[in-house]
Amino acid sequence: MAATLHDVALLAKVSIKTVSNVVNGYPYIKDSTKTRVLEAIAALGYQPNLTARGLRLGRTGVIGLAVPELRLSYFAELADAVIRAADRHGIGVQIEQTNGDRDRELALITSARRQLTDGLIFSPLGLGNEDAALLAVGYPLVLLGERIFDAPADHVTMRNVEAAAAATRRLLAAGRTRIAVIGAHEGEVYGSAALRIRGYRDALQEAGLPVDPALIRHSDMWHRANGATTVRGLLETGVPFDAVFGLNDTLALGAIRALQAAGVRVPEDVSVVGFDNLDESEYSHPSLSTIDAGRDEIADTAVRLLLERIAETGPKAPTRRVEADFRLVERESIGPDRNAHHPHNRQDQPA
Amino acid sequence: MAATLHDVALLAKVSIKTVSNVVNGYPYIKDSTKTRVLEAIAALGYQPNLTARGLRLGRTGVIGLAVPELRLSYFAELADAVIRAADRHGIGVQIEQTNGDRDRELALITSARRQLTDGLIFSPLGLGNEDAALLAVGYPLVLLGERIFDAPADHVTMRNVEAAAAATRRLLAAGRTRIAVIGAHEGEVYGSAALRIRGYRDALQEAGLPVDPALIRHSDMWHRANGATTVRGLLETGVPFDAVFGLNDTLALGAIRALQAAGVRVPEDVSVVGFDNLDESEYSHPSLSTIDAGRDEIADTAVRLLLERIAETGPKAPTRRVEADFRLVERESIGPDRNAHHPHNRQDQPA
DNA sequence: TTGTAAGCGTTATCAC
DNA sequence: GTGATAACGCTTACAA
Repeated sequence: MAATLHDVALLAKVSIKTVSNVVNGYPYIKDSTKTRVLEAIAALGYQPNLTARGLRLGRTGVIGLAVPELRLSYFAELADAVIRAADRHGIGVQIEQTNGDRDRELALITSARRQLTDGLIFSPLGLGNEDAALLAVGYPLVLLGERIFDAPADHVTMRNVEAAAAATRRLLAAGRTRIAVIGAHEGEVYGSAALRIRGYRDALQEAGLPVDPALIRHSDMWHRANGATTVRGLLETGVPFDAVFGLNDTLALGAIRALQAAGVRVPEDVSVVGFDNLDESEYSHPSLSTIDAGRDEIADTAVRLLLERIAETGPKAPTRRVEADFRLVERESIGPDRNAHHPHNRQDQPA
Repeated sequence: MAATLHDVALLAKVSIKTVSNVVNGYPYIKDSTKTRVLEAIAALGYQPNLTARGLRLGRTGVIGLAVPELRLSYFAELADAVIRAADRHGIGVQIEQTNGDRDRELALITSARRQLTDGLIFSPLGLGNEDAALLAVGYPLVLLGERIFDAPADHVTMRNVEAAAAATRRLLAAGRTRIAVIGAHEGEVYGSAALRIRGYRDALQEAGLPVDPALIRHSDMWHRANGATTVRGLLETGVPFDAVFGLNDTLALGAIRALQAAGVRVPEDVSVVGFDNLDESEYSHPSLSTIDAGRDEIADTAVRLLLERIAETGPKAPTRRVEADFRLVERESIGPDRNAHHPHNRQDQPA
């Protein structure tokens, strides 16, 4: 059906090699033949068969991206950024969803489908640091997130501890001292939850404030419903609090919802801050203060590192680790900064 | 590096064909040879090279999905559902983002990257019905959405008119008579916006109410910010209204935000209803009433139709058109149904 | 029941 | 500058 190099060669009355040379921009071709070939290509609507090229070259021009699930806004926005970055390099992206399930994650990294991609950007959720050795796979791999540190793979991560400390410090600057955290993961040492809580503790200690375990609320899932439920639970305990730090925006948005439903005003009674800077956080009511942990930079970097690995021919460079920059995005939900001498400097004030 | 059929054959002391037979489950193989081959496969960690298989078979086991952008929640949730559906068939999904740009959409359908996929599920936004002929592509194609009707391709769509009429009728049942619509597209005849507005008009006429053009507000983009801006514009005109029908949930959520910021109570002063039933709509404040237009069913059906086309060998079946079912999801933002005799029948009441 | 060999559409090595 | 021709790893007639 589709025209092949062979068909073009026949029509242009040259060899198949010459057509290939033209297609691949080989410089030493007589202008007249080149023109003839180009005409034949146009006439037949020839397009190179990428599968055949992939077989020959050992590269397909497609990378894989494995995330827990796209319905989680963070991963949708991450995938969006990865696809854009890859597209700038002329590379396609095949997406896998793991549901954060360890078995699925394990199956995925050795799946035959990996053969159709030149490398994988992988954001694990079920695997942990103890699984690091399993990630010594035979193809280029870039890890995202905080679940695994010691793997023999490049790693792009965010400054969880520092960013969480910055968020907490800003709550303290708003005059809050009883800051609840929602979304903690029981017994976790690494992982986003644990690291962000470490930053929270750091900031409290730095301010000479105690860390009240009653204010650290668990929630395995980080969906909106969990944020709401967790805050309702907190309200029921009667433990006083004047701020909520949602370990991600989705939790924080759920928290705002539950607070308002309970007649608690945000930020007058309780300040709220999240983490991730989702698109929608700018449009919640009140708009959500949050940490922009560098999602787009992470996507760009992950794609760049992966493509570098794929292009690598000789000895492998040592594995690299990159931390993206973060910034605090101040919006309505946090309340004024009492230490601020220049309130007009505040960012991201919605109209 | 990776083991091939050849390596396995060597180790098992059989021909390459026999190994292939084992791998593909060919039944007539002596048990002893089969065991030997299986052992060799395990010993070498052999995995079939899917690129080579794809070249030989003309099928890659991957389908493409082209959507405007994943950061739009609707498309993230759609992509999630498509990936799940494809995965149930052992098929991978490569995602392309068009940004709703006509040129990108055009480039995409003829891109060489199509060669790497067995077919495409395409949700156009820039192309219109006048481009239908361009969709006579040489590979299996399933269209989504309302932009193109006359294309020579299978088509999975939602019942926009009927669903929008149902939403409008429910607003009327809440005692609303001045129902604003936000998200209209100037001059559009087909397309989701036009169809949903047609449903809106139908319901009003059915109720003997006039259609006030001043209540139909345009917004090309359907982001949250547009919903907010459009409602602010409406408030500024001073035109009275007691309900807002957002042509999608994102617009409706932005609208709620703008109404609240202006001191308008939802649903006491103004009822709001959206369209799409995003995950997050259940957790807004107030929770958003909306239309579930059958997103998951659409994904499942699209994948099924596409795989049927891919499997097609002989003459092509005529193009098919499928409309997914819809349902009205009643939540807080709409206010009570004055006609309802059985209020306890209302669905989806959040806790 | 198993083996041989052709060929899918490329790219790459060499001659010419 | 250009042309044969051999892989890449697989499936599949056709033989044996």
